[in-house]
Amino acid sequence: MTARSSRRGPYVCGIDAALDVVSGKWKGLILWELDAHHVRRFAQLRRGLPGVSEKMLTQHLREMEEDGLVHREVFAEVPPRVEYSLTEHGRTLNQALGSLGAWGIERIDREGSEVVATGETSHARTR
Amino acid sequence: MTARSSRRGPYVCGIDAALDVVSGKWKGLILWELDAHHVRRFAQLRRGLPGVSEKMLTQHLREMEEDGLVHREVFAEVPPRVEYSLTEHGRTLNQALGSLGAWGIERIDREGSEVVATGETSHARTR
DNA sequence: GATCCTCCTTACGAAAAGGTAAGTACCGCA
DNA sequence: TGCGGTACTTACCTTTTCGTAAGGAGGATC
Repeated sequence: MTARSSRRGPYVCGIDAALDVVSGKWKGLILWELDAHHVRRFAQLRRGLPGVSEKMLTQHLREMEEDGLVHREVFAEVPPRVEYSLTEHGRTLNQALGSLGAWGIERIDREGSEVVATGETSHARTR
Repeated sequence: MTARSSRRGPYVCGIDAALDVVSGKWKGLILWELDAHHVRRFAQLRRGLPGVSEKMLTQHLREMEEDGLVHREVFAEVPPRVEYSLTEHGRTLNQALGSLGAWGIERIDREGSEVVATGETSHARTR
């Protein structure tokens, strides 16, 4: 049983509610990866998020599933196979994050912050 | 000297960079308040964010000033007067948060989460 | 002379978030 | 027989964030 106590509080406005769902060290990236690849398995996501631990990845995925952002499909095979993809809400959230991402890129350019290379995730940055 | 150690890390993408700047319990609301009122004094902001402590408010305001989102103007008077407003970057960030806010409102409607009444902040929710 | 007002700062502690490492269960491969 | 690959879970610890309470400077008010 993961914590999950303080979230879903009464929200003051929509931004509050949206930030609640995407705040978490890797959630933005998970959204990004799933949007880019449509369907990903656990180990693929893991490789796409350099530095994430298995614990954090499962924890975030579970929370995002609870929040109705990702769809989790388990195949009863051996070895086990689990596929993750975005739900409709996840996709619309990603669209809503589009302009925010553009702002962030401007911010990075503005102050010359480095961007870490991710190896696999070297696809188009603008969207 | 506040902590401020882990932020501004190398970012993986724009969303990462933008979320870094708005994550914090009250930052979204501060942006909202300053956008709605243009100029606010410390105590006014405090009243507009029910439940915030003075410590958190100053801490967040300082971080947002460092991040170039808010402008802080001190008037050499007694009793002291300090006015906060959004910078150009703060305003564009707020615009970028617009679609995210709309998504959040849909989410609130979808699952019937309550919205806490703020008293003063009862102006138009759509923008 | 005590208290209120402003906008903070500091110290302390609790809670939440995140990291590390190990264990689980089943199978294929060598 | 032992190792690797799948997708996790669990326990434990550190780091970060947030909350509470107190103090402070300097003038105005009672």
